[in-house]
This record gives sequence, C-alpha cells and structure tokens, in this order.
Amino acid sequence: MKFPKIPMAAINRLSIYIRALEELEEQGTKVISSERLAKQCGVNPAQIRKDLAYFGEFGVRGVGYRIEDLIREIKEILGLDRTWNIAMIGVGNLGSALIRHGNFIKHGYVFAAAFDIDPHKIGKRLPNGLVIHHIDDLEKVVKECDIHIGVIATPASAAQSVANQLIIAGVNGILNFAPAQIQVPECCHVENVDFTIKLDSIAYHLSTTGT
Amino acid sequence: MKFPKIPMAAINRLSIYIRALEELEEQGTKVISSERLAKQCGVNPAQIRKDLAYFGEFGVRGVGYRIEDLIREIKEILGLDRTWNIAMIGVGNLGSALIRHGNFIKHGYVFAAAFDIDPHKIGKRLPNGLVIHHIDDLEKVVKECDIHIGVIATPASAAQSVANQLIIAGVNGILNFAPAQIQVPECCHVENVDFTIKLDSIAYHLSTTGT
DNA sequence: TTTTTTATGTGATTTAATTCACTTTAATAA
DNA sequence: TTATTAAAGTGAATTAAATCACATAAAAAA
Repeated sequence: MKFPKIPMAAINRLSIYIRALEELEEQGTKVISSERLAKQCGVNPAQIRKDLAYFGEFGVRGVGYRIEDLIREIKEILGLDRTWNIAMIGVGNLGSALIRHGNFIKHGYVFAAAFDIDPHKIGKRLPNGLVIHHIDDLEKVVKECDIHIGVIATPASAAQSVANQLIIAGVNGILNFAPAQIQVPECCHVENVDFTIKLDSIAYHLSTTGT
Repeated sequence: MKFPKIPMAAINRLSIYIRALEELEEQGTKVISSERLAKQCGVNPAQIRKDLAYFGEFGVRGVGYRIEDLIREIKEILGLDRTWNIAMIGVGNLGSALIRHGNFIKHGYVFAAAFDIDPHKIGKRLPNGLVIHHIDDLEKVVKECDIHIGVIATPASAAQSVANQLIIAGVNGILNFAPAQIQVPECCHVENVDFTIKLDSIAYHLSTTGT
C-alpha cells in the first residue's frame, strides 16, 4: 500500500501498541488478535487494523498478529530500529531527573550531551558520566556527538533562543518541556510536553463532573 | 449558550490561549483580536472564536477581547479560579524534580502530600517541607490533606495499584507519568504524560523526512 | 475434501472537528 | 447623523478521523 496522509494520532497509537506488545511478549504470548490488543490499549479493534494498514499487511487472517514480528515492524515504521542521540539543554531539577530516568535508554534513546548556562555547572559530570557544556558550545558539541534530537528543559524564557540554536546546529527534532510555544521552520519537528495543560484538563473535568 | 459536546482538544487549547494571554498581559497589552491571538498560538482564528463560543460570548465585535477579562473567564471555565491540592506518589528522580518545579504553583496547583514505598524515604522531609508518607497511609492522608489530584511518578509496574488506591481514597483526577496504560472507572479522569511516545513521534518524523 | 470457524483487511458510513463565509455589532470617521 | 471599518459570533460546508460491516483468507474440524 502507498502512503496516504497518515493521522498523527495513528502514529502515537503505534507507540501505545508497541508498549502493550512488549508487555505481552514478556509474558510469553506469541500471537494476539486486534480485538484483544484493542482491549488492552483501550481502543477500537478496527482502529488498530486501520492504523497498521497505512503501512502494510502484518497479520494473518483467521489467526492474528505474531507479536515478535509486529513489534519489529512497528519499530521499523517509527524509525526505532536504531538508536537516537539526544542532547539535554538545561540541567536543572527536571533536566537532570530526565537524564537519570531509565525510560529513554530502554527505548533506544541515548543522552549523548548536556548543556546549561550556569557557570557553576559547566564542566561538572553527571551521574551517567556526561560533562555539562556551556550552551554557547552547542553547535560544536552537537556536531561532535552526532546529536539528532534536542530536549529543552530550560525556563520558558530561554526556550525559543535554545530552539534557534538547535536548528542552526542542524537538529531537526525537539522535545520541549518548557511551557512556551516555540516557533520553528518547516524542517524541524517539535513535540511539547506541558503537564500543566494536562492538569488544567483534569481540573476542568473535576469541576464539571461535580467533584 | 448551552453545553453541547465540547471537543477535548478545545479544552486543551483554552490552556494554550491562557498562556499566550498572560504573556501579552505582562507586556501591557489590553485588547487582542482572535486573528492576532491565533497567530501567536499557531491556530486558526475561527478556531479560537468557536472554542470560546462553546462557553459564551467574551469578546466585543469590532474590537476584540479584553485580555484581563478573557483570562478570568477562561480560568473560570477550566475551574482554575481556585487552588487544587495535589499528591505526588513516587518520590524518585522524576517525582522530586516535579515537586521542586515552579510551574505547578504558578498555575494554582499545590503539592500537599507525598508518598513512597521505600522505607528509607518515609518520614523524611522534602525541600518544600512535605513529609513523605508510606503508600499504605494514602487513603488516610489524602483525606486529611483534602487531595483532589494524584500524580503518579512510580515505576510502570506500580501504576495500576497506586491508581486503584487513589480511587478508593476518593481521588478522581490522575496525572500519570508512569509508562503504563491504567484502567479506571468512569468517575475518574486520567491524563497520561509519556515522553517516550513524543520521542517516538519525533523519531518517525526524522526518519520519514530524510534526516 | 469440504465445511466451519476465526480474524484480518478494507470500502462505505458515520461521527467529529475544523474552517469558511457571511451576519451582526460596536466604534470611528466623515 | 450617516457611512465606513473592524472584528466577534455562527450556520453551513468541508475535511479528517473513527467505526461499521462485510469480503477475504487461513486454519481447524468434520
């Protein structure tokens, strides 16, 4: 099948499917139907089949999906059949917690550089061995370390400037934890993680469905 | 106007609008048109007007929106015209970083309790003065502290069990940082924050738009 | 073999969300 | 006072996403 326009939501669901599939694989399950996987992921079975159909045929009719194969296929679709080098910009509370957080490594993301602007931090080593560089050296270090993705964990006020520097350095993927809407050119893809927005959504629901 | 079914996406955009409006207010702007606000938020102007129209009429035709008023109105819509007490469950790297993170307070969310399961941590005080309680005391402490929202920052394996305890304790809003799909009854609203999913999405984009 | 069962893959349908394009209203200028 | 301009509000149209429902294919049973 060709590539029509694929809903962004479908891409995100593929990640959800992988997580469920990996859990099933650990439990020793070999094959699963769209129906059972759907239940586990909290979605409609047809949704799963359609999401996968954007990229090809991965199941066996009358049987289901071979879990091992499907994991491999989805990883290939998402570009997870390799490692990605990440730079952390902003080594404060959040930045350093994220670096120590095991979940990135587990999925093939490697913190390969860290930056800050605080003179007291520059040159120090993080628990994982990374040296903290000054943001002014971003372009140089990004190239040396072959960084693919930048994670912004600075205050909101610095976010746009950091994003600009990342783009100049040739980084086209940005994960932004700063509560700021950053502007980037077409070539660059930004994902925002703003937990206060999520909290607002919870507050709304609690307020409306009589707390 | 009545309350038809309101797209979840619209609610999330209201948070975005607030952030932009607060920035504008700081800069001394008094009034803004949907067109200019839209540009700043990266959305369509009609979208903003429709999102607001779900809840009433807040602008002045021919003029625009009075920023101060609109902020107040949106906060009221979202239930942000009050404070919300939050409990952190799991005081590891991420949990403690989030507690120290200033963004929650800024938006009216107050960490009012913290829990962990590690005996070495129980009874210790966090920098903000909170004592770490054992998870077994969750129900009791949640009620004492009038907790409205639980933030799960435990390993994935513990997430469902913690969610169950929160619900038993009467907490109907959960912000889940654990990479696990948690099941809850109708009455409870869960928002997931999974940055590896966001990274996967970035990886997909970098892979497809020839990096 | 042939029939039955099971579950994928997919065109058609439905539902939801977004955007358009026009109407209404307020303010300003003539 | 009247015409003009600007921008909100909104029904209609469009676009996008999700779901249904059935045709298809593989495996198992008869």
